[in-house]
Amino acid sequence: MSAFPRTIFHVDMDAFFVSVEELFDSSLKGKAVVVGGQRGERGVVAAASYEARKFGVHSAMPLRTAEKLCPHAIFVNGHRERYIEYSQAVHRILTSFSPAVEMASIDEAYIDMTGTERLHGPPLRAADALHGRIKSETKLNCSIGIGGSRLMAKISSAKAKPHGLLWAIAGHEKTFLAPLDVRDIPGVGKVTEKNLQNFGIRYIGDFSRYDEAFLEEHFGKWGLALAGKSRGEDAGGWFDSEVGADSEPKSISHEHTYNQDTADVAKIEATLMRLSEMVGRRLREADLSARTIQLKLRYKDFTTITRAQTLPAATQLDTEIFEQIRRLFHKNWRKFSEVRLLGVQAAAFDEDNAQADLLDQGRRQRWRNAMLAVDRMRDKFGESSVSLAAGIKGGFRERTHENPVELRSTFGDKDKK
DNA sequence: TCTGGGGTCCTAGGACCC
DNA sequence: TCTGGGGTCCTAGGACCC
Repeated sequence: MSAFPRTIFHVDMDAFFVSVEELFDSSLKGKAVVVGGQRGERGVVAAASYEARKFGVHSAMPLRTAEKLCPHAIFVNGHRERYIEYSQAVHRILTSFSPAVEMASIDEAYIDMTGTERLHGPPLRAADALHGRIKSETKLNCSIGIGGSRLMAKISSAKAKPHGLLWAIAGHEKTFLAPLDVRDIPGVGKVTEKNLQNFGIRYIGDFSRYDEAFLEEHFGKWGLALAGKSRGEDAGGWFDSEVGADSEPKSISHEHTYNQDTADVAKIEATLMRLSEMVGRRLREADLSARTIQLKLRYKDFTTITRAQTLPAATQLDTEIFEQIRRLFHKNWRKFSEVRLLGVQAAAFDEDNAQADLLDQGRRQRWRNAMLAVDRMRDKFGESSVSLAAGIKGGFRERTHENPVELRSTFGDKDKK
C-alpha cells in the first residue's frame, strides 16, 4: 500500500506471439495469422493477428472455430523459446528505465516510474521514449497505460491498444472508469459479468447505484473489492502492491491432452510418468520440494476431476511423484472410460528443506545428485534418452533410497562419457 | 464453437484439536 | 444426553488471466 501518489506504467506487447513470428517469417506480415496450432488440431488460439481478429478470431478460441470464421488464415505453431527470448529483451530495456520492474506475464510488465522525472521527464515523455527504445531494439510494438496504481495502468493500456499510450490522470479515476464495461475490470470474466448483469450492472459507473453492504451481501468479499475497483481504488489488493517484489511460485504443473482420447492403461501410465518427470525436473531446477501431489483427469465428455495427496515429507523425485500419481489414478479412474487429458501438479512447497532428519537428508542428497545427472543427460541426448526403469516397466521393484536410479538409455555408446 | 497449458486466488466443507 | 467456537490443515472445484 502506498501513502503517496505513484506513477505506474503497464507495458503490454501488441499481438506479441504473432509479431514475434512475423520477425522470423516476413511473409506473415499484414495477413490473418493464428498462432497456437495447425488446422484441424485439438487446441485453442494462443494469439491472432489484428487482420484475423477482424473475422472474430480471438485468443482462447478453439482452433476449429477459428478455421471456420477465417478459412484463409495462416496457422502457425507457437515457439515458446522465441517469446521468452524477446520477453527478456523487453525486460532488460524496462530495467534501464526504473529498477522497479515486474513481468506480469510473458508479454506484459509493470514498471514503477515514481521519482524518475529528473531522468526521464514527465510520464508521457518517458512513455514515448520507452516505446521508442522497445521498437528500435526489438522491432516490436507495445501499448502503454499510465496510472496512479497498477489497476489504473492496466486498464489504461488495454484501452490504448493497439500501439497506443493512455494516461488515466490521478484524481479522475471515477470519471475515467464510469463509461467502461464491467469486463474491463481485471478479474471480471464471463460469469461475474452475467451475475452483475442480473442487477443491471453493465458499466463500471453502475456500481455507484448500490452501496457496499448490498454488494457484499450478493457477491461476498469479491463484491466489496469490485466496489473499490469501480472507483479506481484497490487498497490491500494485489494491484495495490509494490512493483518488483518477486514472489515464489506456489505450484508447478504439466498436463497433456491427447489428440485421440484413450483408455489404454499402458499409454496412460507412460504419459503420467513423463509428466511426473517433467514436474520433478522443474522442482529440482528451482530447488523446491513439494508435499502435495495432484492428479488431473479429464474424460472424453470433458468432465474433469482433481485428486490430491499430501505426503508426510516433501519430495522432488520423479519416482515418488509418479508413485503417488499412479495410485491416485487407479483409485479414481472410472474403468475403461476414455481419457482426454492428464495432469500432474506439485504444490505446498517446503520452505525449509533443512528440517528433514540428517540421515534421511544424506540419502535424499544422493538421490538428488543422481537425478541432476539424469537431467544433464536428457539435456545432451534428448528427453527420451533416459527413463526411470520403473516407468518403463510400469511397476515398482525399486523402492529403496539406497540404490536410487536405474538409468536406461536408448542410445548405444554415445552416453558412455 | 467442441473446448491448450501454465498459473493464481477464492470458497466451502470436513477432520481434528483445544 | 443432542452439542460452542475458533484455528488450522486438507481436499475439490471453479473463476479468471495470459
